[in-house]
Amino acid sequence: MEETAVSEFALPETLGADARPLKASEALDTLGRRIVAGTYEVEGTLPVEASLMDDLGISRTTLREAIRTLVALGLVEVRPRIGTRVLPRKHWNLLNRDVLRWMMPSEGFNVELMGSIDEAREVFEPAAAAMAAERASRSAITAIRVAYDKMEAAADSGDAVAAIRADREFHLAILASTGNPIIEAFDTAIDAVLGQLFRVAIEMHMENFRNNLVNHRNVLDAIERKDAATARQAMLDTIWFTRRHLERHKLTKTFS
Amino acid sequence: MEETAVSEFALPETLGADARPLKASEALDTLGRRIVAGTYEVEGTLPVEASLMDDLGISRTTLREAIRTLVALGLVEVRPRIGTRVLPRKHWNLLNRDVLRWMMPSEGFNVELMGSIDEAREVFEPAAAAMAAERASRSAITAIRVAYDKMEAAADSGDAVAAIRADREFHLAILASTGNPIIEAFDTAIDAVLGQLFRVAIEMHMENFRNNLVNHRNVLDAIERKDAATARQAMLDTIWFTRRHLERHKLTKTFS
DNA sequence: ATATGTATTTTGATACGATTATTGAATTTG
DNA sequence: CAAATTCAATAATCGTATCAAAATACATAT
Repeated sequence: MEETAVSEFALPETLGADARPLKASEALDTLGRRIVAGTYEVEGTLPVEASLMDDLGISRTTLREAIRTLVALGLVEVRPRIGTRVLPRKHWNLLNRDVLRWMMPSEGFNVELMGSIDEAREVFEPAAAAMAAERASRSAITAIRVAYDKMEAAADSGDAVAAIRADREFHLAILASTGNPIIEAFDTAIDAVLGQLFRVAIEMHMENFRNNLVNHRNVLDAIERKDAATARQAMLDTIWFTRRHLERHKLTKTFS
Repeated sequence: MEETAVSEFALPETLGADARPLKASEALDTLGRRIVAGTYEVEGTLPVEASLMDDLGISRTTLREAIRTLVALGLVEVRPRIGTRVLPRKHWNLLNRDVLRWMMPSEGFNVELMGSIDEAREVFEPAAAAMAAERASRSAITAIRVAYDKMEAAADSGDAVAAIRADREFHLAILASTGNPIIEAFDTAIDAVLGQLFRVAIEMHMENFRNNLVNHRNVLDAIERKDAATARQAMLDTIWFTRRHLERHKLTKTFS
């Protein structure tokens, strides 16, 4: 099964079930990765069904299910007599876990994409923190505090995996406290960023993680006393810190 | 073909091809609408395949393709021996056109959802305007100006359909000018809002549309002279105006 | 130019076997 | 005898193979 230590915490329990009954999700993964990699060029068409069936070693039903998924994710459009056409990037559903995963190279960063995600986080997360300060329920605030406590515990014990996991939980708890489902749709982007941290920056993350703790703490405090403006600014500081960290990392390694 | 006047501009040319020869997309629509309507309760399971095949009058192949799409949209999770389980709202991909459409009642508004979308627009559209001011290409700026000119022309001619269409084009052109694909992914939210305007507020839209023109103009001007701060504020004014408009509308009609 | 035919491709249907995971009974074990 | 374990029956999805039908780009003919 080749379940290495790395893949074990790639995207921890993002969903209730790992949802792995799909044997042919491999086919989906293959096609998705080929598309984002440009193996089938944009505006061009995929091979015909029969050809793909042979290539992937699957039946037509299985293939068509995979393609239906690609359609739902906005990667392709399929029309009779034309075939399956790769849509321009503009239509891709970038807030989908799978699409985001396909776009991240197995080694190194997708620098451009990560930069876009960080920039988007600077837009959404401070606003989310402000919303949370204004109207988070008591239980929602508790969830944030619990996540923060886990961050502190991880900082003390030096457990990098637990640290990133708690970090993710903290940011997702704030998103969930906004009560705005559109804003919450952003959780995928956070998963993508922290999933990358899992892969490439574990060792160097701890020092930055400890230094960034106080910013997270300021967010939590501001939300607890319902101070929206401070929560917004503290979250901005938090993300700026992470961004500087990633940029420093970019200087020390080469990326594809 | 039964292309009534209403459906003609429901979501105008959202994609290159209307691409709706799909007979079984009806089944998808039916299932999707049932799920968001709560016909199948959250955490509960859908009827078994054989039952749904009979119910919808489709074959298993077609049904499974529809369900595969629902999985991709985060509405359901399907596991062997268990069945197809409806996932909690949190997992639904609300930035997908179909999901958003299913959540809008055929009459009236989904007030809560529209409010969330408006709030989200207040977050990302001013930021998008600022990004556009900072780094929009010349051709991108031209696209924005073209859209604005269409808005003025529509205001002069009094063509409400053209007005909303140009309005949509204006906002989408700004999103596209950010160069940030994550931000661009929120174009669906804009479509959702303006799609609703098409349905319920055409007649009263023109006066507000004319009054809001100057705000759009301010956004365009600021982007053209690369004044990010002003562009951000002008866009905020623009959205505030629309929001006030919708809230006033809510007071005059009842919604489900 | 317009209309029509045709080949190609996707679309839809059906039957059958394989896989997966729950359930509960049978068996073993303490 | 009670509790835990093993194991088989079962019910659902998963996957394959093959068929007929519909849609449409393209070439051809009128």
